[in-house]
Amino acid sequence: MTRRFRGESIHKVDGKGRVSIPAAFRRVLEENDPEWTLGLNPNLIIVYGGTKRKFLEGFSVASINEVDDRIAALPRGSKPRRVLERMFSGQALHTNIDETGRLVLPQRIRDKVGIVSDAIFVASGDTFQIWQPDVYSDHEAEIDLWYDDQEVDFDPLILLENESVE
Amino acid sequence: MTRRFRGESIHKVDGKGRVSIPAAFRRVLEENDPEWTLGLNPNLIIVYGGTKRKFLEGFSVASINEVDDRIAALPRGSKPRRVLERMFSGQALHTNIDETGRLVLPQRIRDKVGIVSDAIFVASGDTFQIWQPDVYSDHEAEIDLWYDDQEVDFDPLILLENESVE
DNA sequence: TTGATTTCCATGAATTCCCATGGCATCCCT
DNA sequence: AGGGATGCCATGGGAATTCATGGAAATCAA
Repeated sequence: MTRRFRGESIHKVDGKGRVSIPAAFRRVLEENDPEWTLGLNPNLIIVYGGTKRKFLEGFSVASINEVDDRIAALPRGSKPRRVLERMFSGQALHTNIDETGRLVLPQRIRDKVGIVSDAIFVASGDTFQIWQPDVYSDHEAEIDLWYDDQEVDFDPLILLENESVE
Repeated sequence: MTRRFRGESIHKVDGKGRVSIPAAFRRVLEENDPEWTLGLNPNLIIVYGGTKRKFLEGFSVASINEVDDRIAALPRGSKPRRVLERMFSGQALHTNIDETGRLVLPQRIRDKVGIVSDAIFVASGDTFQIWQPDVYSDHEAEIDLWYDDQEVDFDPLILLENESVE
């Protein structure tokens, strides 16, 4: 995996569902699309499934391939495999960035996560999330609350120490 | 691996059995039909066998070739081979998309899976399924139920972490 | 002939393409 | 340091296409 997404920013969503993708994210999508060459527009996959998820998840081609391969390795017909297949095949959209660096989010998908006129893009490793700003704030507040429960000098990196955190 | 099917959508089925194939699926079928060139209509194979299967399975030419090859590799006359040959040779329909992007599902096949006036197309890796909407909902209800048992911020990808989940 | 299957138009809605503008940040020249 | 000139970025608007569907005419098949 080459570069990862970093940062967060808000963008306008117009009536047709068009949104600019943060320029920095575009560079990552380009680098991770095997078919991309200068002048072309990179592909990306938007996963919108999960009844409880209130955000969309954006994958580069390389990232989604990795996920697909791992799903394919699960036993056919098993529950995990079915859950994942539905999520990453059925409830996903293969699309691409247009000339002006925008992505089009179909009405149905915007409705799913409540996006109307703005959307916030948040980096998350080799994936990024797209939220309706208010919903994201609420979500962040929850995380802050959790932080409040920690010691004053709590170092988040400690979470890397034991692999299985709850 | 070329491109996979992604997404799901509902389409009308008229009295003659005509249904539009999701535009995105058409692109994949075109790419995976070795005989296809711009201006032509891609071929596809509809597998309708399996008494218990409540859906039709659509294959691109490339995908069905791969299945055929694997079946051909099985010992002649063996049970698995006979079963598979029946399913993928006998109970399959080789057809193609028409000018307007539609596919015709013969009456007999529609009856088999209960399709009347609508059909939902669901991507599933390098194959896609066609269901009668209600039947599909029922089938999916099981997954949704399972979802309800998970944490609010449950990330399905965690299913890939430990290979043996039940 | 008669019902079924293909072809061939028709059309409104949705989606994509193309062009345009203002705002910044950067580079360069003097 | 000042002042463009340049170029990418974020957004808008409208034209041009593509989609999804319906219905009629033309072919078939038995």
